[in-house]
Amino acid sequence: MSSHIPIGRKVTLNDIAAGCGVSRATVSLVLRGSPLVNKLTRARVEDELRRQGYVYNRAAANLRRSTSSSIALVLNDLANPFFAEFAEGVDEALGAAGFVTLLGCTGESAAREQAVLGSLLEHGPAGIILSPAEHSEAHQVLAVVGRRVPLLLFNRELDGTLPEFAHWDQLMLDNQHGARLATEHLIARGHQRIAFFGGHHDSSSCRQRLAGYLEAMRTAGLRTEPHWQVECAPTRLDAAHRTSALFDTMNVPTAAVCYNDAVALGLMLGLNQRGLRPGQDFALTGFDDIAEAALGMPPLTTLSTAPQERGRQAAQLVMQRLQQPLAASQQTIAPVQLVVRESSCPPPAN
Amino acid sequence: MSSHIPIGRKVTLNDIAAGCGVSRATVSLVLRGSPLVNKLTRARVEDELRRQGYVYNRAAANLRRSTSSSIALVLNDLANPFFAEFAEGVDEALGAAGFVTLLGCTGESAAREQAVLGSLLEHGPAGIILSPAEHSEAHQVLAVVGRRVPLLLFNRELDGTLPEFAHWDQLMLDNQHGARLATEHLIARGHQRIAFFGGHHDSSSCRQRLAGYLEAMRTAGLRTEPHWQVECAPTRLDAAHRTSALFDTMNVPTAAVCYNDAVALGLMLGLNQRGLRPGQDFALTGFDDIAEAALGMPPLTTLSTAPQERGRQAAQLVMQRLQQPLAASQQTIAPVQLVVRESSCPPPAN
DNA sequence: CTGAAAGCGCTTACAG
DNA sequence: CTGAAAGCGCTTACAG
Repeated sequence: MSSHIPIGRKVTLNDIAAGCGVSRATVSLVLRGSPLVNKLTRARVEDELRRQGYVYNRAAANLRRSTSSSIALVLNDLANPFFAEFAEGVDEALGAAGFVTLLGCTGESAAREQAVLGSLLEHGPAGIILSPAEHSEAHQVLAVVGRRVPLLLFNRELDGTLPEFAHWDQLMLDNQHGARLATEHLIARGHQRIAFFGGHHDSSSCRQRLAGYLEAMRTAGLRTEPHWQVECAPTRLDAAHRTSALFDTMNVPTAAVCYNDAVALGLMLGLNQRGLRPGQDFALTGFDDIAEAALGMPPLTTLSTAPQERGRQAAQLVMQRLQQPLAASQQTIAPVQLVVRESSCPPPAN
Repeated sequence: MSSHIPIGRKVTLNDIAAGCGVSRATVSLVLRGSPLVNKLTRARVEDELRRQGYVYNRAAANLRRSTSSSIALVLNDLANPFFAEFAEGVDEALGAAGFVTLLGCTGESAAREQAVLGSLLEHGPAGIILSPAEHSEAHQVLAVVGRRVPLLLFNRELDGTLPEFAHWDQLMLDNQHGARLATEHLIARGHQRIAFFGGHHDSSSCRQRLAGYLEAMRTAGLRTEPHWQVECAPTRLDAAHRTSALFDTMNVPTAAVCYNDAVALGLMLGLNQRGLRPGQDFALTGFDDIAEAALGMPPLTTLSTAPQERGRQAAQLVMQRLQQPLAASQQTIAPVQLVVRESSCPPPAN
């Protein structure tokens, strides 16, 4: 077998065609599983493909066919388990459908988001899944993304969304409802002085959760104090630092609805540092149900958002949009579910 | 300004050229910043690019130039913060150098790893960063990846590595040294009965850490019991479940060197469930220094591997390899550093 | 059932 | 300083 495997460059359809005496076109048909080609020809070509170690050049095919086989995934922060699990779900569903994930991280910077989107777009993704950085503005995103490639907004809205952007699909969590459930749960346990802890109020998800909390308090006829609304970055560390804001005044709360699990876990740490036992001396709830929530000490009552499942869902939604580019834009609100664990104890009997 | 912005398809170099009365070649030169083109021509072209909202088609350029601007990143499990932080570091460094990250997750399955590598390769990455799934075999990986595209092995070795694969670069952690440091630290604190907890002994990183533990014990003249070596999946949950294996026999240990932080945090949970206070009744150490380690209760003594920094380093190493495809393969061992926190208490005075 | 030819969007010598 | 032409690796009507 005098082999003619080109070395120093990739093997192409030409090499295969030459290798078994057919035309490029025939090899292409074999690759694409066309029924037109003769069984024996097919077998000969397939042998040759294996023998030369041919690897399909999908970029070339995409260029010719004006198609794309990638989807861009743009996230703030993979170090946040919520996004990491989401990304895993996206990649899983995209991979199963033959798409590849183009990853980009923005680190919560709208400027980096612009740069990342611009760079990913040059690679011609069929669609984009974007979880916007804080302060990311609709017109900026539109300016760089344009209207050609479909975008799915996940988790947060953009600043200054205008009606003309209605063609962007959205996958959001039912933030307000979730926070209301958590608050109602604490109220049912007997708490009256309940704080809303963490997050920045200029993020839409935070505002929605805050609204759910306020709604539940109002409905139950409970007052809320301004100093019970403590803002902080949505990270464990900052939450731990800000814990004192809850206790440095009169009228100390007995419980807190936290913006998310990261913040709740940070608050637990802050409580411990003050000699308070979370789940015994102070009740709290999270949001997201990241893997650590169930394993906290104590386990954290929270709202399950099933981030990995949301990732799969997001992938389905963009792929669906590719089929129907002109259909009306879709706003999906993913349900959330209260998961009661030990952290949401009754108030201490003082 | 009678604009001729093509609608329904992307705008190409042709559109720009036609739009301002120059040739495609000139537009291309402008895009690539060539000094050859006249200032006024350049300005006219740049205006037109903006006006029509041109976006560069990097895939077409790559095809023509036989170059690539993507790197594949193949990981087990983004839900593990160690890998998530690593991925963030990789994407950051690649992005800064103008590469895009092609993501693929294997879920610790060698079969999925094959499929993922195959699919990513069709997109023509310039290089691959692979953290192998358990039981991933060298010859399998070679079969799908071939010798054309450079591969960087991160974190784990492949099964059955042969000398001919020596051309694959490696970035490993100093596992043995790290585990030895942790063990010596516990010994210095006064422990004599020390367990090695978690991980699967058929993963190279686990074997290396185990070796470091055994070395330190032997050097200190301490015995080790077989039942002090407890295997479990490298997850929090499984570690919590396996905790009892440490206590269900005679000669119970007073401390454990854990395979990694996830396992250590799981063990803390298991200890709590048995009424033992980690960091007071039982000492333990982790490995990785993921973000949660410092925020555990108690904070976890561990080995800092700086996963995000490792990610940047991995990106640098592949990009370096692209410059020098023929240079001898490089084995990089990243240093690890003991970070002492409260979890590694002295043994309880009984 | 198979081949010759055109073209996807770009780059790059080569003339002029 | 600018343009005409060839070609990267593939696909797809169109003939035969």
